[in-house]
Amino acid sequence: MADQDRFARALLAVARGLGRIARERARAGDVTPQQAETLQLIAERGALSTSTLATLLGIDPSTASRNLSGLERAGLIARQKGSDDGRQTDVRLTPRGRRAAQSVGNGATSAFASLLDRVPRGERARVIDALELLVKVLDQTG
Amino acid sequence: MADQDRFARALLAVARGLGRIARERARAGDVTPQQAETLQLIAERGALSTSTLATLLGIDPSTASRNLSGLERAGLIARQKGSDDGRQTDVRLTPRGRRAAQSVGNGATSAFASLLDRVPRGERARVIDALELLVKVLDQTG
DNA sequence: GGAGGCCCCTGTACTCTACAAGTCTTGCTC
DNA sequence: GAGCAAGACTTGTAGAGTACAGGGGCCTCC
Repeated sequence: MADQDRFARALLAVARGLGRIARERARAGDVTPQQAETLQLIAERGALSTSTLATLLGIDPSTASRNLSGLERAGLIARQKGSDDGRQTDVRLTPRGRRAAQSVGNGATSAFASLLDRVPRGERARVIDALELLVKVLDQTG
Repeated sequence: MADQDRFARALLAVARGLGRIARERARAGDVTPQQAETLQLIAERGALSTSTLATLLGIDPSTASRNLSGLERAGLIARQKGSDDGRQTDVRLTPRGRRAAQSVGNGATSAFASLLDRVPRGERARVIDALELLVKVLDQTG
């Protein structure tokens, strides 16, 4: 099979598997998958504008706005009119939001740890390196 | 950073990037992401029951049933009462469904090909091997 | 100071999802 | 064979996430 086909099949299967795990975790946890995603992104990048967030997540700005409304209602983020540019909205985590992001991160780490355990010890470094390279490539495309 | 953390972060980022690409493709194409997913799974595995499909996708059987209803309405799959077990439903692709699955597969391959192009030539085999290993691990968990 | 453009939010409609409850089928027990 | 528990599927209901269209506020450049 050509490399392109193997690559595409593998990526589709990975997406499927990761989606499945995300749904399992969502059923168990207290925040929705998209909320978790958004929280973690803000935690990583610090303050963001709505449109920047939308771009990073690959969603429509209107969708990002609505998602943020939910997080704001839950008291996990705070929105404030941008200080330099009044059109923008600065999004920041509240203390509760920071704790939630932390908890989400820990949950993800432990959920994925059992996966890593199944990777033969000698292969782990290679798998992680490959994934990080893939992330870099994915970010370039976005 | 510990391997577990690197692994978790990378997987989350990969999931995010793949989700973004899936949404871009959905906006362009004629079938929804979940329909594409379902079609491809049936194309890979042949005839399936509703609950098997649900398990493979990691979704609730009721959700799988509803998704199949949409595909049936679109004339892409056919449902038939199971011959051995009357409780089950055998799901098969129609000729149109087979063509649609093919087209979805080609679309995915070409969408991902540009990603693979950005991976340095010498790394490609390693990345693909790592992904295939990851798929195996993900399937074990499910 | 006006015009056009950008950022954000809201209205609307659709997909995907899960949980609960109901129907039909099977298989087991008596 | 009758009854009954368990399984597979579907439908009722509710909620999250998504995109496109449109409107209001703010910035920039002329």
